[in-house]
Amino acid sequence: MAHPRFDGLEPERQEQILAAAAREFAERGYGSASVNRILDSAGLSKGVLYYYFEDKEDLFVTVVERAVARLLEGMWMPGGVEGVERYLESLPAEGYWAAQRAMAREQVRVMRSPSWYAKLARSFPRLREEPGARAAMAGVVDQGRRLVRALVRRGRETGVVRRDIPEGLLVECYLALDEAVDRWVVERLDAVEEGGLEGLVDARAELIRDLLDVRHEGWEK
Amino acid sequence: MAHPRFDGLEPERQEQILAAAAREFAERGYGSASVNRILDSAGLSKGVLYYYFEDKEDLFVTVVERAVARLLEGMWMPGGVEGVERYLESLPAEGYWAAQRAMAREQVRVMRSPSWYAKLARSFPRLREEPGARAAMAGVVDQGRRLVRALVRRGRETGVVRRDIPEGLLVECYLALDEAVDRWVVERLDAVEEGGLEGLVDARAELIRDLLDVRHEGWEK
Amino acid sequence: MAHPRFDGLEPERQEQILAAAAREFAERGYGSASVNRILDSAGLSKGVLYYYFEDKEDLFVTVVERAVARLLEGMWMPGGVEGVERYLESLPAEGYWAAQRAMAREQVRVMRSPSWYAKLARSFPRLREEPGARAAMAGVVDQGRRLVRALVRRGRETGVVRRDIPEGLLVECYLALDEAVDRWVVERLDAVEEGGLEGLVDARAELIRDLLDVRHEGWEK
Amino acid sequence: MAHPRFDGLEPERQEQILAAAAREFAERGYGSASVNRILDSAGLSKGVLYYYFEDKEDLFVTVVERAVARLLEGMWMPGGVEGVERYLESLPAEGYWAAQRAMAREQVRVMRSPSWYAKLARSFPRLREEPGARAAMAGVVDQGRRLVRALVRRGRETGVVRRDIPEGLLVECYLALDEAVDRWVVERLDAVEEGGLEGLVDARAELIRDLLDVRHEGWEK
DNA sequence: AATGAATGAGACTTCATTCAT
DNA sequence: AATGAATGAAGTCTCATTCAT
Repeated sequence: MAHPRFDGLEPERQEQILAAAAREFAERGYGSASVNRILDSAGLSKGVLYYYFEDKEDLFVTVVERAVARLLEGMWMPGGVEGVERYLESLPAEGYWAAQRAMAREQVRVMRSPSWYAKLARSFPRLREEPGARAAMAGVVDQGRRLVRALVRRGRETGVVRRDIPEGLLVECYLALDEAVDRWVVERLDAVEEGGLEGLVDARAELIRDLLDVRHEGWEK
Repeated sequence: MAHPRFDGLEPERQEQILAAAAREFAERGYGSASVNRILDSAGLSKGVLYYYFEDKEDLFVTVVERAVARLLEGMWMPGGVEGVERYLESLPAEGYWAAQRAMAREQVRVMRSPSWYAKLARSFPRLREEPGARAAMAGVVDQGRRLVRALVRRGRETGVVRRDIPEGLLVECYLALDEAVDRWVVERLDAVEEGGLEGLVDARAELIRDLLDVRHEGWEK
Repeated sequence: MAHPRFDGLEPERQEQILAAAAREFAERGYGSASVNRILDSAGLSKGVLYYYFEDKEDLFVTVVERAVARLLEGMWMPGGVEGVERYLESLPAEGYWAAQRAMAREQVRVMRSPSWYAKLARSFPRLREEPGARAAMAGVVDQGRRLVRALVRRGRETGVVRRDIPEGLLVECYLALDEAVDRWVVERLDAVEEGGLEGLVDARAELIRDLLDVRHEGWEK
Repeated sequence: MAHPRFDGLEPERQEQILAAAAREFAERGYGSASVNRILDSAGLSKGVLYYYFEDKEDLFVTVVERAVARLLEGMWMPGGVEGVERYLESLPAEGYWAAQRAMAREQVRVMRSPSWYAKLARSFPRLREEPGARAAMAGVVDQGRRLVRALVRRGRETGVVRRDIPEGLLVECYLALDEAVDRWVVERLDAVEEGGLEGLVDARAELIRDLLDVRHEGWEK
């Protein structure tokens, strides 16, 4: 949302504000984040924020939106969500799981960065549930969900993904698993020897495949 | 924690306080919850709360602990976490997946209730991540983790659970999947026709099985 | 003041209350002392205090009065202030300074004790200045002042104390010096080797003598 | 300490705040002083104070520091404590007692003023003993002590001050006597006829001399 | 265009005291 | 005779936001 003025600001200044806000929101969540602390830590004057943003929520929305944009750029998906969606919709069966593995690697690579947007993104799951921030997060969450839904749908079209579970549920499970492995990996980033990381990342892709694979339908329960 | 006095209170009064606090914490999280609002909505005077509890955190810890206890009681597991753990450790191979299905049904049945503790429990995932509440939630989270770990370990001992993924990671995936399906189910509780719920619940048990099953090891990737 | 009931209480119980109150008042002063903390630390119920005392101030007055009584008893002056006053009024010239030295020793001996009343007494100078406690302390302060005034007056009658300074001022100086040396001595109590203490105590008597002595009148300024 | 912003404030506003705070602290001590009351009596809004000061203690420290500075300025000692100290260290023997008398006059003259800082200064002895304020007062108390120590030491170097009493003890006695006479004088300020005051002030200098004078060493005890 | 002083509601917590039992 | 649950005013401090400059 952010007042148009904000884009006219010097890029460094913008970055300063976005980074300070992202750090605070990531650490404390939306409700407990303090506008004052953001301003202090960014060395900004009290009024500047309300000159560029409507209010606390507007600042939050802006920071989240820009974080998402940065993440997609970082993953070489400058076409935005729409571009990625189009790509997914034409994924062939034979490359399906390999493509997923590649995407997982990209995602982990970007999320590992010490940038403010990666840090904020790691807090998305928490922020998504916060009352004051839910409205603001809805858009972001839906974007992610849309991508995964496209992925699952395409997998079913090409016959590599199971059909015995409702699509919506499969999507949620995908997201949950994604996030759980992510967190597990992130917590072990430092303890992992060089090269070991790739193994972990692939484990994630495998687990998701093990959940989605059509072959489950042949299992007797 | 809670001052012993609190237990001497009339049960209705206790319930009143716990329910009011649980509602506030569930809706706003820990940091943004207002002690004043809890007081108001429970019809209490400004000071009493501090007569029964050390401070806001103590109230929070108490509410969470009691919620967990109620949930276990509701699932006919009055032996507490230890009792459940012992039960899991002697689960035979042939009944393994059936037992899981039974437990999943119990869990969903309890979580569906409109009680304050069910409502609070549905917020556990969010609360677990909040800075101010993390310490207080650690115990609860660990309890859940311990149970799942026991379950996974027993499955491996009896040869029904895969060994190609680290135990810890498998545990986290279990918890994540559990929660995701839970949320999905809860959001559709009202829209589901009589009897359809059981199908959903079983879907959850199946998904978890589809993640853990040892047969994955035979799959070529 | 204290309600008559208080004296009917078991001595141990009385002591418990007095000691707890004295400790709190000594440490925090009157205004910042907390009735709640006193009750907690004495393990007493909330109501008991207001059953035996009118209010916080009444408790304070009582504790102070009893402390003074204990101190005088401790100095073998069971006749109370009146007894001591009578003794002072008949002090002969030749024994005047020796008597002072003896009294100083007594005083330090008693003030050194770890009892609640000694500890409280060491806080008298501070308490005396506190707005809320001033009225309550007036009596105590006046008692001390009366004794010193009697001492100074007797010294003048017998010709051993200077007359070039107003009596009132001399009394205040006496009290101030007394207290200063006391404090200085108390702070060094632990660091002083066995026997060294007496030297310090005598220094006090000497300093006071050096202030009061009539021989100053012969000094050219 | 005080936030730099405070110094940018209009002098009248600064004065208003300092005076209101000083009055409250002087009357009630540190612990019992109410920030709200200060705010009210200075006509300030609830939040401003925390815009200029870190917290209650910071306000207290600031008020005390500024009071000391004003006092020294009032005594024509704009060089601060260091300036005075240097002056004392070179005091010649023949002018020693006369200098003391002059200083005593200055001090009484300043302390008599109805200004907020004089009023606060008269409460220093009490504030110094208060638990919550002790840390904040330490600096001030030490400044005074340093000056007196320099004075005593110089007196000994030049042979006009007694050596039979430990320096530290002599310093404490000096301070105590100083304060006692001060208080005595202040209480009689109104009752004293024009011109009589000087006599009292000189009495103070004399008493201190009578305590410190080297001639005591010749007295038989 | 941009500041930063100022606001006042509301945060958590402690207080001395009362009163039904 | 004695309790301890309950009160509500007041404590210090932080909040998001406004507005004159």
